[in-house]
Amino acid sequence: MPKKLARDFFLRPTNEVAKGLLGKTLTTLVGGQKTVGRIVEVEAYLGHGDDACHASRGQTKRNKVMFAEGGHCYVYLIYGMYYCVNVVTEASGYGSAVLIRAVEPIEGLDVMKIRRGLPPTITPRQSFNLTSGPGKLCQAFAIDQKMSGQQFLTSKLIQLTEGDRISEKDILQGPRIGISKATDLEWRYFIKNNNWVSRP
DNA sequence: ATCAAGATTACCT
DNA sequence: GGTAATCTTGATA
Repeated sequence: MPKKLARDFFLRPTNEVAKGLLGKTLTTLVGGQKTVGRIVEVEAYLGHGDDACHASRGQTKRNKVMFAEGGHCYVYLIYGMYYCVNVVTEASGYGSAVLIRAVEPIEGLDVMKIRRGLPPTITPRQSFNLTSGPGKLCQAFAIDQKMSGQQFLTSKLIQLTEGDRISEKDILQGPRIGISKATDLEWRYFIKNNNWVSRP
């Protein structure tokens, strides 16, 4: 059994947690179906001094969970149709989190295909399309609002466990995707040459 | 009460 | 490369 990430892992500077999450294992258990993946792309969002962060202009009903202690799960709906999943970081009150942008599917690919509306016949190469984006992976892993506010340390539905050690030289960095503010900050981290990264 | 924007994706040319 | 789909949220009146 893989070991769960400890509380202290999350109570660190957000960019450190973001890099640290690369290679770690994400698991969901929904409707008796288990899905497992390896995190290959993330973005850091800071509660202060980061205009692209949901929490940068203070606490609201939506972003409330971002102000909880590190280790909580923050899920929100974007464009009225896709969910995005975040890992809250640092001590209570920071309003910071890491967006999980892509994972490499490990277990439960048949369920993922059904949830994503892809035929069971797709090649391993085409399985790129299962989880290569924040909205896609939430669909494949059945992540939605019911998981928002849960703690990764205690949740039955969604868990973060140890995974592969990623060497510093295999981590690339660049500007975050899909935002219009604070585009100069290079807080997107991803694993070099990985097929499931949403964009190179 | 109204309104514009949004941490996206799929499908079109 | 462009754009429609789809709806909640947060800001403004």
